[in-house]
Order: sequence, then C-alpha cells, then structure tokens
Amino acid sequence: MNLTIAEENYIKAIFHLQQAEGNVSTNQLAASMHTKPASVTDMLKKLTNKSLLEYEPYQGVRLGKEGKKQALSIVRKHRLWEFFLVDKLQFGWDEVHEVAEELEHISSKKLVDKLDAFLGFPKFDPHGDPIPDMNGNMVSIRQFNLIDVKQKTLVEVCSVGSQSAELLELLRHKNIVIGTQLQIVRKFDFDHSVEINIENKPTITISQQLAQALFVKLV
Amino acid sequence: MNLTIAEENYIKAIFHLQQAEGNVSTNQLAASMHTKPASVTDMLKKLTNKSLLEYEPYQGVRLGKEGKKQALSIVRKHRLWEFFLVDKLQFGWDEVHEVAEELEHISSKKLVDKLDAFLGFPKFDPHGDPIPDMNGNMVSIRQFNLIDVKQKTLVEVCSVGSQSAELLELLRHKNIVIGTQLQIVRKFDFDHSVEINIENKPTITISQQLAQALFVKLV
DNA sequence: TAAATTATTTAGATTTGTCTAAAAATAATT
DNA sequence: AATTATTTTTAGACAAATCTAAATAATTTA
Ligand SMILES: [Mn+2]
Ligand SMILES: [Mn+2]
Ligand SMILES: [Mn+2]
Ligand SMILES: [Mn+2]
Repeated sequence: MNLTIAEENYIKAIFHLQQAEGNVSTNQLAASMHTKPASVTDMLKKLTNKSLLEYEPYQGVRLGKEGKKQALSIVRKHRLWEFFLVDKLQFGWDEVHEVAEELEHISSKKLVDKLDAFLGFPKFDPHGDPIPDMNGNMVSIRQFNLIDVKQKTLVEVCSVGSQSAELLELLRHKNIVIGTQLQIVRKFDFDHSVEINIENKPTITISQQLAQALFVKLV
Repeated sequence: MNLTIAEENYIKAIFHLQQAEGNVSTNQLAASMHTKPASVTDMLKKLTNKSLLEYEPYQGVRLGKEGKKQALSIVRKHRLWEFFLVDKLQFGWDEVHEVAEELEHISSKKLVDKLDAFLGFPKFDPHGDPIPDMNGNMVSIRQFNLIDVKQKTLVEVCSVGSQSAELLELLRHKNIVIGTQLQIVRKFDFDHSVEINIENKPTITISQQLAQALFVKLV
C-alpha cells in the first residue's frame, strides 16, 4: 500500500475531521485542504478504489479500516517529528508544524520506530496531542473544550485546537502554554467571552474563539 | 528558487557525475537516474530555463553557479541525515542511503542548520564523504582510487564509490570499513585484481571492481 | 410542494514528470 | 569521404493532481 504525499494528506485530513463529526463532507475537506471541491471528489474516488475509504456519492466519506491504519501511521510520524524538533533541536513549539508536515511523509518504518526509541517513547507531542504507538494505540485522556468547562473548576491546558501561527501568537501573548493551570471565573453571555484566572496571576478575559481552541483536563 | 523533488534529484546527479568528467552527457544522466534519455532532455530544458544549468544541445551539461549552490545544499542535507541515522538512531552505515534519499528533500533551512549543530558539526558522513557547511564549503582531503595506488604504500579507506547494497554487503564480508588501514601487496595484470594486506590480518585478494569502488588517503 | 439555494459531481483543460517510437545530429569505422 | 553506429532530441501519449465552468443532486425556504 504505497501512498503519494497528496493521498496521505487527504487521509490525514479525513481522520482529523471525522473525530468531530461522523461523515466528512466534500466541502469540509476542500476547505481543510485549501483546495476545490471538484479536486476532492476526484481524490475520494481514487482512494475508494484503493479501498481506504467508505464513500457514497453525495453522502460524504469516512475512513475504512485500512485508511484508519494509514492515518494513524501518518499522525504518529507527524507528532514524533514535532517532539524531536522541540526536544532535541530546540525549536519553539509554535514553529514545528510546517516542518513536520513534510517529515511525516518519510516512508521508512524502521526510521520511525528507531526515532520513537531515541526520543524515549513520548506519549504526547509538543501541542499536547497523544502520539500513537507502533500498533496505532494512543492514550486517550478525557479532554474538554475550555468553553464547556463550568465555573470554578480547576483545569490544565493539555492541547490546542489548531497549530495556526495566529493562534500560537495569541497564546504566547496571553502566557498560556501546555500545562498552564487555570480556573474559569465567569462567562459572559453577550459575546461568550470567558474570564479566567491563571495561578498567581491577575484575572484576564479571553474570547469565545480562543476558549474554543483550548482543550483542558481536570487536575 | 523552489525545486521539486525530481528537479533536486537531477541537480544532485549532475553534481556527482561532473566531479569525474567535465560535461555530463544525456545518456550518463539517464543511466544514473534510472530513466530514459528523452526524459533527461526534457528536464535539462526545464532546469536551463530556471538558469541552474549550462546546457548546449548535443554537447552535454554542467551546473551553473546557482545549480552548484543548490546541489551543495542537497548533498549537505543528505550527508547530515546519514550521519544522524548512524550516530543517533543506530542505523548501520550500509542501510542509511535510501532513507537519506528522501530526507534530503525536506526544505527547512532552519532544520538543517539546527540538525548540524545537534550533531556537533560533523565533517564526514558515515561513508567518509565530506559534509558541506552552511556556506557550501567542505574539507577536500586528497583521495585516491585504490586501483591507482602503488605497491607497499600504506593507505586508509576514507570513502566508497557507491552506496549500493551489493557493494556494502561485500565490504562487510571482507571486513573493510571506513578507517581500515591497508597496503597493496601485489597487482595481477590478468584480471586487475589486487592483493591487499589489512593490519594484523591474513592477506586477501579483491577484484578490480571492488578496488575501483574504494577511495583511500595516505596515512 | 414548488422554487431557490447550496453541495457535489462531471466535463474538459493544465502542469509535471515520465514513457515509446521516430527523426536528427554526432561519432566511429571502413 | 562515405557508411554505419551511437547519442541525443523531437513528437506524441499517458498518469497524477490540480483547476474552472457547467450540470446535477440534495437541502432549505417560502
Ligand atoms: Mn503533510
Ligand atoms: Mn502537533
Ligand atoms: Mn533524493
Ligand atoms: Mn553517504
């Protein structure tokens, strides 16, 4: 099962999109891949022929068994390389995504497994996302979207919703990193902004958009 | 100057071929790329348009200034990654070439320079070939082809002519590695085989083909 | 439920990198 | 120098991945 880089990127995008919703629509996929719906349809047919997808025209798509396996392998590579870049090469956690986007397509399985061992079998990447092991298993900690957490609950930031440079810039400015512990002080119904308190720091307010981009776990 | 993977592979092949001879012929290039002469001609036109080559139809090709710069960058990446695989991930030196063939196309310059620092700015790759630095400079030790060395001269193996699995298998069997010191005992005119003596070991005979694949320096 | 809107697919074109077969240029032999 | 052999280029085709524009299906609205 040799996939091209383009095919791998589609598989990975479907994997991420179907976490949230069940079937992934052509338009969703086109938006996420920065491409046109017509191109998506072409690729869906191709990947269906390779029996990686379950695809019914007009009904959206989801990964089949083999597709899921491939997706986990790509995600594993992506996150291991991100860990390598931050842990060994002193990259900032906000500058590794683009590079990992290329490195994830290096095919050697031996390389990935040796890299994993070299890094000490890390369980999470620099953004708090779990790293699948050799068999595609990953720890699934109960994660909550910050917007859904109720007042006063003490939580710890464990991942972010995207790796966009804009988000990471804002997080840096607000002094929020993976591991930051905080409490929701108050929620404003008007704009759904959220007042939060980070330990030993003055209370600040963050927007609905930012709160939705933060995933936390109970401490 | 963004090059595709195919373009980079051509640039690198031309670089290696023109070390030996001046102008590189279409057929040489086709053989080395495992492709057809017609495909080579197409690519030469394309790369000439990007002003990376000096190419005169029917007269062969050589790298222009910009092409040489690109080639050195690719070679640098290839050899640094090979060093990484052997030194950090415990790969054998005879199994890194294929993987580096993919890794050399990762584009981030920051990645390469940080990798270089992480590895301690190595000067040679696992096959004894010099690694260009950030500015494209590399140490050039006087290397000789073993077949050209005269009797009795004590030399040290410092690089091999190719990375083919077949060659590396043979070297392993003969117990020859980078750094092995040896003397030529005798040359046979009939088949150009060479009798060599490795320190503290019984004298052995190697074929013309193998002797031509070994590069040595005076000790 | 009929019309309007939105989502998706098809049709046809383009770019990249490759191929085979045929033509043209160069080099080697008589 | 003429012929033969080799090398190289051109011509035309193809698969992969993309696009735009047009057609069709599904959904929403009135
Ligand atoms: Mn990618
Ligand atoms: Mn990540
Ligand atoms: Mn390569
Ligand atoms: Mn090498």
